Formats: sequence, C-alpha cells, structure tokens
Amino acid sequence: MTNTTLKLLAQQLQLSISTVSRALKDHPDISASTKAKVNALAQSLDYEPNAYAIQLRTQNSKILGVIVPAISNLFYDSFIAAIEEESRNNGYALMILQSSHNPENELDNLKIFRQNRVSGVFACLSSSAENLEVYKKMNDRDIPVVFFDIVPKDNHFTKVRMADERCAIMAAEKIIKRNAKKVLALFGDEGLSITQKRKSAFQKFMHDFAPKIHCSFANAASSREAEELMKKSAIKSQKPDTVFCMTDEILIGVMKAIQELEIKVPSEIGVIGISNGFIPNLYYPHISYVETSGHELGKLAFIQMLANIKGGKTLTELTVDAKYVEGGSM
Amino acid sequence: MTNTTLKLLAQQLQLSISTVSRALKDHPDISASTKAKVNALAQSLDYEPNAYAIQLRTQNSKILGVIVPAISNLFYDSFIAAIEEESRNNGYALMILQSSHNPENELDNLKIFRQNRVSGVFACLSSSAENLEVYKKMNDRDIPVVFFDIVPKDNHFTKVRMADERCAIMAAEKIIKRNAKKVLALFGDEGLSITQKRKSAFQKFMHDFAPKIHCSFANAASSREAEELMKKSAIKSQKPDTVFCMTDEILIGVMKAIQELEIKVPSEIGVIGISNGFIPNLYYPHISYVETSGHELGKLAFIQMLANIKGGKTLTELTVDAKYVEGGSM
DNA sequence: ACAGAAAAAACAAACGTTTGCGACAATTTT
DNA sequence: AAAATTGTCGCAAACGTTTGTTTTTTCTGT
Repeated sequence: MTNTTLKLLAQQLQLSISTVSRALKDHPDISASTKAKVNALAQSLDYEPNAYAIQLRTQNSKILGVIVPAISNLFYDSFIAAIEEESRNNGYALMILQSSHNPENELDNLKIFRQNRVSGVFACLSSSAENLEVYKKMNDRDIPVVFFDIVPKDNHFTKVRMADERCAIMAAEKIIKRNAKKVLALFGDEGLSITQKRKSAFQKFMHDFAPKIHCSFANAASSREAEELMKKSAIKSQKPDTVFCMTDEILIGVMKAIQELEIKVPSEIGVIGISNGFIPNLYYPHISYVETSGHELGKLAFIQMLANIKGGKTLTELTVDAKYVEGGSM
Repeated sequence: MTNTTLKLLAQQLQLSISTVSRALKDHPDISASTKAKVNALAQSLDYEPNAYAIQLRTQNSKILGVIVPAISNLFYDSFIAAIEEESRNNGYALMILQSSHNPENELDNLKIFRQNRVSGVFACLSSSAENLEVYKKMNDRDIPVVFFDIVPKDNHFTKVRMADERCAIMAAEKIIKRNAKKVLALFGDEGLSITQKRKSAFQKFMHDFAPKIHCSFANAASSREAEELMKKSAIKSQKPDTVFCMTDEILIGVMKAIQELEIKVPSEIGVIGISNGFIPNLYYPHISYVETSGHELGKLAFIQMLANIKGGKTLTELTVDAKYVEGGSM
C-alpha cells in the first residue's frame, strides 16, 4: 500500500498541493468549506505527514538525541524517562543511544545524530576522556548540547548536574548528628570528577565541623570492592559505627557484607548513601539517603535545551538540589 | 555555519552533484583521481550526508522504533540495550518511546513512528488492552512489527517472548529437589497473560509431580503486597519452608519481609525467583533464580526484525529458553 | 454595472539526495 | 578508417513538503 501524500489528496480533491497543505494546518487563506473537505479526506485515507520531507524543507527535525554510558542504569533511566516525557509533550521525538563507556561508540553515535540533524543532544560524557572537539563542532552547527551528570570542565557548554558537594555535605551533617565515633566513607572511581567533588567536600566538612570523628576514606571501583572493604573494616577491633556510600553500587556491596556478617542496622552500624532511592528501599530497614533524582535532572535539562533551541545561547551550569530521605538506617 | 552539502562540494570542485555523490559511495563510474579529490574535500569540510534527504529519496529511514511500557525497568532496559547495540552494528538508529502503561501514549508514539517512517517497530503491549488495529495498519504499510515480552494472542504478528511456562516449571523442579514440604508461591498481576501462563504451568507441574507438597498460591500486584503476604505467612504455625517469587517486584517485597523478621536464608526458608539477575544478586546469600534475559530476547527480536525487513513476512512466535542460576538461597 | 478590494486558490521554487539515461571523449575492435 | 566499446561525467527528474508570490474568483460600495 502506497502512503498517502499531499499530492494524492490534491488530485482526489481537484485542488493544488499548496491549498491542501494550508488547509491541513488551518491557514487563514483557506475557506472553511475546503478545509472541511480536505480534513475529511485526509482522515479517511489516514494521511500522515512525511517527517523527512518536512525536515528537509524546514530544516527542523524535532528530534532530540540522548547519549548515555548505559541505559541499564538506575540513574540514567530515570533521567531518560523524564526527558522522554517532556519531549513528547513538546512535540519532540527522542533518539537514544548508549556509548557503553566507549569513546569510539560515542563518536559513532554523535555521527548518527548529526546525520539525522537532531535539534539538540543531551550528553553524558563517557569516562574521563574528554573528547570535546566533537561537541564543539555540534555547537558550531547550531546544534545545542546540554551536558548532564558527568559534565566537562570547560564552560563553553550548557551543563546541568546534581549539587554534588551539597549531597556529600548533607550526608556528612547527618553523620555528625548521629554522634558517630568512627566512620567508614566509601567513594567511587577516583578518576571521575564527580567522585573528587563529593569526596573533597565530604572530607572538608567533616574536618571543619567534626574533627574528633575518626574517618577512614577509601575508593571502590566496583560493588565487589566495596563489599571487601566493608568486610575488612568490620573485622578490625575498632569497627566503624557508621558507613557512608557515595553511590548505589557501593551501597550494594556494603549491604551484602552487612547481611553476610549479620550486622544489625542501625543499632550496630548506621548506613547512609547517595542515591535516586530505588536501591535504598530494597532493604529492611530502608537505607537513609540523600536523593539525587534523575527525574528532576531530566526536567531541568529539558528546560535548558528548549531555552537553547529557542533563544540562542544560554551557557550556564545549573545544579539541582538534593534532599535527605529518612529511611531507618541511621 | 551552514551545513556542507553535495552541492557545495560540487561547486568547489567544479563537478556535478551526481559525480560527487557517486564518488562518495565509490561508484565504479568515477575515476580514482576524482574520488580522491572528492573524499579529501568532503573530509576537510566534514560533510555529513543529510539523512532526511536520503530517506526522502530512497524511502528507507534506517530507523527502528521501540515502544516499552517504561524504560525504568530492569527487564526492558536490558532488552533495549541489546537492540540498541545490534542496531548500531547494522546501521540502524533507534527511536525509543515509552507508553507509561497508557494506551493513549502508545497511540501517540505510534503516530510519531509513522510520521518518521521508521523501518520497523519493536512493541511491548501496554497492559491488557489490545488495540491491535494500529499495529495492523503498520503492517499494511509494510512496516514490520515485532512484539516482545507482552505479546498479543492474535497470530498475524511476529512475536518473541520468554518461555514463560518453562521458567515456572524449572523453578518448580528446583523446589521439588529441595524437598520442600510447604511452599508459598507468589505471582504477579492476575490480568496479565504472562502471569496466567506461569501460574498454571507451575500449578500443574507441582500437582502432577509432587502432589504431596503443600502449596499456597497468591497474587501480589505490588512489592508492598508481596511483603504483607510473606509476613502473614511467616507468622502462621505452619511456616512455609520455601517461597517462589514470579517477578523481581515480588522478590523485593518478600526479601524485605525476610530481613525484617530475621529469617535465615536458606536454612529456615528457601527462596527462588524468576529474574534477569540484578535483584537476586543484591542479597546475601544471592538468591537462586531462573534467568529471563532481556538481552537474549533483544538479540532474538532484532534477528526477527531484520528477517522481516529483508525477506518479506515471517510470522512466527519464537521463545528464548531460560536457565537456572544457582545463588545460595535454596 | 463596474472598479477595486478582499478572499481563495494555484504556481513554482526550494530543501539534499539518488539514479536512469544520455553525452562526450578516449580507447579498442574489425 | 569507421565502428564499437569503454571510461567519465553531467542532466534532470523525483521523493513530499513549505511558503513567497501570483493568479483567479468573489464580494464590496457606489
């Protein structure tokens, strides 16, 4: 079955293509009666405008690209869900690609985006390798780029991210309130700027406001490592009475250790994390956490994108604030 | 900055557009020397073919659509990850939309797909409401549809899904091997055909091969409900010694109850689930489960899609088999 | 009844490709 | 030496829209 086009409609109605086109979009030049006829026929032949022809003509694809390290990720998928929703409400379609933490894939994906003349791209850098030239090239072509979560240091770009320092500090505050004596603070991949920010903010705050609390810091690149660190720490004579987990991944490892060693939460040990909330609510008691909402971030990113698309350049770094969610683990 | 087009290249090289076009795709008509020149200039001006013009001309979009109830889902996101990977390897781009379990959104999304003349769509029905006409319409327009996971009963479509009955039976076998005396079997939303399949297969198998084991069956629509059911059951004088969880959601609720009541796994109770593996590995000991891999399913779906696109119609229902993964919970 | 204005509709070009066909030279064949 | 073949390349139409401009039709007021 051949697709129905404006031409087909025009022929059947003995009208010109332009008249049909204008009728369909309710242009004032067209009489009410013709509009009615056109709409009726379009309906019955279920006409669907060809998006490609439109974009070719208008140079506006109404497609946004998203590039994430991995879709299968508790944080990113809520981010994606948010911008997907916003996109649909604003007449945009989404094209989602994942880099799988591989810079090469990232380049391939960006090429697809360029070839599809996306109206904008949301990007989360894959790993620490900042190959920013490509993104600059997109900006040169008037394709706005909004970075989220893992953003470049360069501030020629629009960026949205969580208030990383605030997150860490909020957690530190809670730890101090709990009257902790000895805390184990576990952070993620040392190469990531997000880790550095959270770690240094946490360290500084603890040092400034609770110098007497004994803190041991460590980095765990995986859930497994976090589990090992927790186990080792629990065997020592001086067991920690509170553990801070910078990411869900770390929290998972820590909780596995806690379950295995049958340590009681929160009586024997307090647990606090930074998370979007899914993982902390898997346990009993629920783990207290500082919420970093991918959903919120997505909404914010979308607003920025729209502003970029409509009103030219607005190069800013925005952060979405965090809030503390009480579980029963502190 | 204006995008570089074939026309621009042609002008700068004093060649015709068609020659440039052919040179770029290594057409035998063009001499090696011209090809070299063209490629060189194209490179330096980094020419990117306009996907829209191409599709308008060739009527082939090289874009595939995916429609899922929700991206934020442990199962779907691995499915998506798989087809995203395959797509990229095969020169397709992916357009992902979520229906949010809302049939209306599903329709909107399908419209976007039609307007973008996607080459095919992967669809997972949102809820039990089967509005299949739309999908038939897509097939009429030679847009292949591959249903996955939640598929229609109608067999005019290509479908891939997990071997639901087998999953349930494999779990039942393990339960019998464990010498269970009293088992609590928890299933999901009763309206879903997937629930019915798993439940009836499980029941029948237990009845046929282990009639002496006492089984109580129940449906839980949410994690919360599962938690309640588990708690109630554990308080009874006749506690179950084994619990079967049809989904991750149920497993989460059950484990929360188990942690709260401090029941020992597997000595006091055996736990087995059906899952893609993420959730079961969050606990200590790891929960034993029958694996339903979204990843596998995605690969299979993609193969089916390619077959549909290339070789006309192949209307079949394929299932991917499950395997048992031993944790420490049985 | 007629000029002039307003309303309605048609014309045509453009967006960036692909591709069948024809043009022209250089080379080979008879 | 004429004819056929081959190697390179250009012409032009087409894909389905949108939109500025022009043409045709209809409606005013006098």
